[in-house]
Amino acid sequence: EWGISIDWNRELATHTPEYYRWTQWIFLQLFREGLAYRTQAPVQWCPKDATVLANEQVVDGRCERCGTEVVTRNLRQWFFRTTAYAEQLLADFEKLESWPEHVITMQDNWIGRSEGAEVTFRCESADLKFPVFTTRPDTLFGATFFVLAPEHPELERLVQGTDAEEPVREYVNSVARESVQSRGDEGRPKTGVPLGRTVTNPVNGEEIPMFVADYVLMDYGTGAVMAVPAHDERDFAFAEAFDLPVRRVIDAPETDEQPTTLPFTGDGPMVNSGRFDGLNNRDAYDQIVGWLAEEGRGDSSVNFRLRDWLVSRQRYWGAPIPIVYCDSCGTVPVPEDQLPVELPEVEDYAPKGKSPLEAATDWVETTCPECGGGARRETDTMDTFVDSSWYYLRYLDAGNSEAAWSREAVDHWMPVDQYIGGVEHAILHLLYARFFVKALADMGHIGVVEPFANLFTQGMITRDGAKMSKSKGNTVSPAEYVARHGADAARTYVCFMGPPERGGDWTDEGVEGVHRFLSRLWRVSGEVADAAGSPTPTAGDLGAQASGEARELLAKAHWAIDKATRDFNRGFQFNTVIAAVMELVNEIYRTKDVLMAGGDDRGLECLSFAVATAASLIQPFSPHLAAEVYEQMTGERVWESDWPVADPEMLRSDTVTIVVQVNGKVRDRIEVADGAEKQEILDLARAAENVVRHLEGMETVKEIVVPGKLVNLVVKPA
RNA sequence: GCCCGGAUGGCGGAACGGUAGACGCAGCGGCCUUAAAAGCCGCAGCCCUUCACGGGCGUGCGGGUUCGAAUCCCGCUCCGGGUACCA
Repeated sequence: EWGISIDWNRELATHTPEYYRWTQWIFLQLFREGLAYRTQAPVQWCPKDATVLANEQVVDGRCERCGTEVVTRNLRQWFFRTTAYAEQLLADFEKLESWPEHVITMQDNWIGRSEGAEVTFRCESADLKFPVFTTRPDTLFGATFFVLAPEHPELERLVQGTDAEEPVREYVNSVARESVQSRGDEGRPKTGVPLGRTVTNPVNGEEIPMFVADYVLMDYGTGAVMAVPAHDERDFAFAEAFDLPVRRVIDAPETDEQPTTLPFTGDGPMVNSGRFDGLNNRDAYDQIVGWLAEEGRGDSSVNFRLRDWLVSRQRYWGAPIPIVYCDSCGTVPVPEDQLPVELPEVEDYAPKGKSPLEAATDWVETTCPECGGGARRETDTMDTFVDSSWYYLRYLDAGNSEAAWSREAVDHWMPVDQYIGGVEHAILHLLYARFFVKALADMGHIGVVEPFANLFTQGMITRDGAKMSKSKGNTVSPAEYVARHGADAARTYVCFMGPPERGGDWTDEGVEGVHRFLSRLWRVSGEVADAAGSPTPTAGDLGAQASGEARELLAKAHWAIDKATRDFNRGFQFNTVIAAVMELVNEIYRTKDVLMAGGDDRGLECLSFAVATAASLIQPFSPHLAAEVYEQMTGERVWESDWPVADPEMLRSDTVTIVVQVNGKVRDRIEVADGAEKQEILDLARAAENVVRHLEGMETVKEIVVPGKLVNLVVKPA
């Protein structure tokens, strides 16, 4: 009774073993390819949910699910190597047929590709090399100090047994206690501690002092930066705070009249840079990189902001990671024929800082598939975004118990022609799904590299201007409206609210208005059916025979067909389609009494045709009503009938209204025969009553005639 | 800060260089009715003038291009979204 068609043969639920068996299978494929790996790393931890999170699930330093501020922890976790596909994820945007530009932009920014160079600085006293990534190798001569992230692995070795050991340890600890959010505050004062060591600047042999500071992040680049205070905001702020030298190496361009203040991040001629002095910094960039490469001290390099996807979760719900740890064999994948690794029963599902699965000791303790000795299962589960990263592939072959999908089904159906969802998935689900498809394609399991050819991001339906939520008590239940006004009215209203990408605010009056419109159609259908006696399919060439009101109504019906057809082909702007049908129904009401009373049976046929047309056009939104009305009019089933086609003859009319402007202002309207000569139109235009008034005492400078549309007379005082 | 969007009546929105405000909601008036509901018909951007005809102003602000701009260009304002010590 909702008018929704669903193929229940393809039903799936990602939490069932029948489904997650294949999620685990995919994990094993990724593991085999080195695309799933386990490592110790600083990760984002939500204290409330007591689990780690992926980068994409941290929003403004807070947990995407519960809003709690996340903290950093150093843990051994499983990752998917999304960064292996960074370049391809960017390159394949061009393979997409139609994705909203802003979604592509968001992914583009998230992946964050930057070109630059990797340059190695040496610390002679500790015999260590420190590569840095920089987008500004042209400023190398301006490096006056060197900074490591507090999490940098070599930090300990650098300060051990030195005077700096104690202050550095204290600093690192204090940074570790800070929330990810407060550390990210850009305006906060720069802090750090000197290491009492120096590194050698490879371009000029200069010894520059080393620091540890929290403005350097371990998870971008190499966790170390060369600091060029004259040409970088952050380095400048640090240099000011610690009274470090600032050396300008790029002058203001000659065209700049005002002397630039430091830090200066623009382009200009090089200074204080040895043999590169005088060159434009853009040219120097290439030369310096080339020179470093020759000397073996650096090379051009590309860096991404994108991080690998942390998929371990310390939650109960999720597919268990199909791995066992054996003392003698190490990390062992569960053999595919032993899948699924089913979730064990546990009493306590609550988050507790470690996986709830650990409580199921019988399940944890297992035997190693390789040596048969004692082993322990991995107790973390996978992020549920893993499940949703491939469900569209499972839909193709949902009942398959032999494989995740058959290659045949994938080749037949993929990619998804039209994918619809909210923008909130722009860099979560949509990025993960793209990664999955690329990885699976490279392994030969599927033949497409992009999952979704066309993407449409719909807006949100709000209530009283606010996002619906149970806590606010402003939710709208479709069932309630379906019960009150019917599924037809509820659906038609949603489509009539406005462009779907923008969303809209739900109002009861709006639904009632649409209900009123549908009732009007239904009522007139009954009237026409009574008048006609029996339903009759349209016969003969109505257009050639009808005249007067009947012909006008017929013309309106064909106009509506044309308008609806064009608008449907334009995308998802259903509101204008519905508006066109409303116009047609209004015209039916305007003419119906004359046409039914006239005794002219062509008139009644035209009326019947118009009503049937309205039913056809509204069918996508109101299938039930459309079916009833259409059958009353024609005796046929609307869902078996073809989409109506507008008769081009009926889209033309004998006369057209032409707007007459004088100096661009509308002054009158004239009726002229369709296809009238330009001179004839001009003569009529000049003769129009209100135009005459405005031409008085004027001489014509120019005459613009747009056939079928308007005339513009450009005049000036004579 | 940077990158995207957006701004049109009381409201949701139409109009993708050519009649601004289609269609609908809310509003007002009329008809029908003993009455109400429902329904039907009509009015409706703002201002001036009017019996009427008419006129001026109007698509966030300021410029520009054009015979003609909500629409194209330049410069802003405000709102929404994304992202951010990313080297």
